[in-house]
Amino acid sequence: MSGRKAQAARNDELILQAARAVFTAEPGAPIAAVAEKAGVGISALYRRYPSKEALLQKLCGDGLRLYIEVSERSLADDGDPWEAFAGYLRGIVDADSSSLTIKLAGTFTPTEELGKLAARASALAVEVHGRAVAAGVLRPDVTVADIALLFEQLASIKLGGEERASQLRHRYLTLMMDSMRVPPAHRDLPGPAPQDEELGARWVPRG
Amino acid sequence: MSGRKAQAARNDELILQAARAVFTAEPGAPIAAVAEKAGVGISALYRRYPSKEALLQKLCGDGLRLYIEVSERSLADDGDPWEAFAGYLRGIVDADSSSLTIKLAGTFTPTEELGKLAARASALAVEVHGRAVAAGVLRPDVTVADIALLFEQLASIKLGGEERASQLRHRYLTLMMDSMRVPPAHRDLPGPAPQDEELGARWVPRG
DNA sequence: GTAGAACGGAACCCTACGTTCCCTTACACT
DNA sequence: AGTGTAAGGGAACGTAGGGTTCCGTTCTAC
Repeated sequence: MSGRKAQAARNDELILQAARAVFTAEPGAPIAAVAEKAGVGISALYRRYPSKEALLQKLCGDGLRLYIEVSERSLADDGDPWEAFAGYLRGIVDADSSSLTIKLAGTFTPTEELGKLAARASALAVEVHGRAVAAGVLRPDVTVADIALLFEQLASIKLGGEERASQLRHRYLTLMMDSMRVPPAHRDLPGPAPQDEELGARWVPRG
Repeated sequence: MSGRKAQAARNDELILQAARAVFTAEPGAPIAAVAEKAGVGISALYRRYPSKEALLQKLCGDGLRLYIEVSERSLADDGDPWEAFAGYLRGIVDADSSSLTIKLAGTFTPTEELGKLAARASALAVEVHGRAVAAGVLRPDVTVADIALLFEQLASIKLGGEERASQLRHRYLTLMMDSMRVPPAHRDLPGPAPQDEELGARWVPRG
């Protein structure tokens, strides 16, 4: 495989990465922004996906599959119950799962396949949660649905670049874990707290 | 004061309330949505504010003044240090301060007056935070900026109606407080956890 | 009865964005 | 070399959304 074919295969990946980055940052972003970020023209997108909606469905499906994978990995973990649960939490946050599923899901008509994936993901979440509670490492008044909303809150953090945002998400995930874990305790928070300049940046109009 | 004048005065208030409700729920909402929610025509808006931007600046200023008021009330509280701090947190969450300031601030060019209000609000936040740390009721590795970001995360919760969203914000604020307070402990979470139907609703396209 | 403030809402205009189309490029095969 | 074809770039098109303006109407005050 060489030349043109190779470029096409490379673009497949470039476009998906760009789309993931752009739409997780801004679910309503124009499709031209994806093309620009990927460094390709509009037609390179339309050659692969018949419409914007199709691209979003692809991203959403990938996000769900990633979610499922992380959950299954946690369930397969036979070590310390809290670490298995914490790994799950960290994995979902890293996958930016909420951004890729719920945020996007509201912007297009759902597919049957997506429905099935979502059902499976949901069932796995219940199982992961149930295990943690049963093992006595997670306070029982925090439900599965609570965890889902916590993920959404973490996904709402948008500060600085992608890297910095991820760092901060883990900082606050750690903080939240301090309030969920049995027994209760304070652990060190990772990553530096936000600085004044970082917060001040939000007062200037976006653009 | 009667008749037309009375209606005008009533509309002043109606429009502000509607604008607050609409723009906190959706910072990019069209101005027509505000008019509709207020039950008035477009021209009733434009009689009072020369542009959408002017209305947003007004809302932002009001939000900052509310923030300042809540902060000052907390500083004036001479009772239990933790309760003073907790009252501050609950007050800011109730005021939906993040939605009215930071979310909106990114959508227009800031005023000098807004800058001064923001500076004052920021100084007060430092003071409230400093007091809590000095009193030994707040873990010291949680900074003022951390608190600001926690407010933003809580503001991102949008589920069901206004009422329900507020209830859930307090639920997760309580959870967060469990991880901030010295000494660490788990307290009862207020409000029912999200139900499956509530979460499922986000998979249908908005509209 | 009339002047004028306050309104409602249609009309206007412009921007943004999804999609299409046409032309160019580069590789494969003869 | 020459040509058919897949792949890409990006301008052009059509449309929808939304901020602003404008005109006709209503209601109050005098």
